[in-house]
Amino acid sequence: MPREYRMTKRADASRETRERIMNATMQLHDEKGVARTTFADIAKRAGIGQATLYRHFPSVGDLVQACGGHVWVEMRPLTPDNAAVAFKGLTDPTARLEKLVDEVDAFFSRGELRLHLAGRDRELVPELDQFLSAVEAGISAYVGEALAPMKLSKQSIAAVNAVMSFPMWQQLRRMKLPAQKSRQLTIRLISCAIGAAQDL
Amino acid sequence: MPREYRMTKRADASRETRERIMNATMQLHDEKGVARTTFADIAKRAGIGQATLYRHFPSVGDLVQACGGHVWVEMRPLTPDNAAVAFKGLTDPTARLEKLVDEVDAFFSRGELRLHLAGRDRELVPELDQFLSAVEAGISAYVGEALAPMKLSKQSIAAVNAVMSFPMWQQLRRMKLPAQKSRQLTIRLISCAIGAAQDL
DNA sequence: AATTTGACGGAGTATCTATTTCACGGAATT
DNA sequence: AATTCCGTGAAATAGATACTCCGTCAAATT
Repeated sequence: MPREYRMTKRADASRETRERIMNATMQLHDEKGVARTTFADIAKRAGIGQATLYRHFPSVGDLVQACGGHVWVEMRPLTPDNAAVAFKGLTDPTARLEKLVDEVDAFFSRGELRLHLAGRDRELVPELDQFLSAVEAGISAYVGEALAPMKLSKQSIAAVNAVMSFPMWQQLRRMKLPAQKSRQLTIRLISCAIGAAQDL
Repeated sequence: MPREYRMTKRADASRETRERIMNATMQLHDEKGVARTTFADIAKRAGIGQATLYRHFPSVGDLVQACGGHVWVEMRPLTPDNAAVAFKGLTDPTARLEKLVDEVDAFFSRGELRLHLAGRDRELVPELDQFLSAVEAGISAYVGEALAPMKLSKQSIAAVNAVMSFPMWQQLRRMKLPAQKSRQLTIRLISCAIGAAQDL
């Protein structure tokens, strides 16, 4: 008969190594990407044995998922449930567009490195793909919400989504425009995209 | 004193295994990406010993470079020296834009899989990066040539380059528009981009 | 025909990677 | 205090991967 075991003090220690693992993991993921980070790497960086690592996270997936939580918080992605409140009170279509661009740009800036690295390995690590799908869903929700009053065609919305995608953002960033000009360019590009896709 | 050795018949055999290696390599690169393809994989697929593989290609770089040549030919990328002739005789700016879109779209379609896979690993394999840089230089040359008569600002040209980038093409492709509509949308998007970036 | 050359591949070695085993020792419980 | 529990990490295992050595044999040369 197993004796009941509540574990108070030890839980703290365990939680602490768990956090050390996750810090080491995120550090390494940022340095060499997710797919190329090994268990041995992580254990060494965290200063623990590999068996300990396995006890806490039996598979890469578990690890990525756990880190995903942290990263999600740090990155503050746009979420569908925030979409509505973000645009509340903005009646002017242009103001909504500006708000959209600012929100998305701020988010991409926050997450630049990790979105880039995650994108590289999303086809190899299912959890990364989930993560990025969630991210994309959030952006899509913002786009939909921003454009809602305009009653646009499906195509127009899809076109705006394409322009507001992370790859496109990266591409525009390579132009190295000052923030204000970059903002303005993006806004114009979106306005254009709407019109361009409306009557196809 | 080394005896001189001209090698006629044997050269053929050697060249044939060399080609078998390159076929196997390109096959595997297409299946699992460049960075995740191993020497053992290639040797097994080519039906040869690993030592033979190393004799022909001492490093991954050599292999990638050699395959790059083949791929380059198969893909028929846009090259700076072809840019001028491609637009020769087209005086109407719109016609030039259409030509640009068609050429780039045809190229991206031809190279879709490999451009995608190469892009994933370009930071890990210097030769891939060179390859893609050359590809991008070609596209950029086409863009420059197409827009040359319009005397646009640097920014406008850069903006068009962003819209004509492979990542953006992939994004637009996800809309699954029929070819004609996709073409039209892209053309409009470019026209927009020009105006949008002109007076920043 | 005898001899030299060099491509070939089997069979290594060394390192890396994933995963498990196990004994230890401190914490939790009785 | 005695006993049970369980997190820990050193070390072992197994398989993958990079890279090399060397004997074989047909081709090339004399």
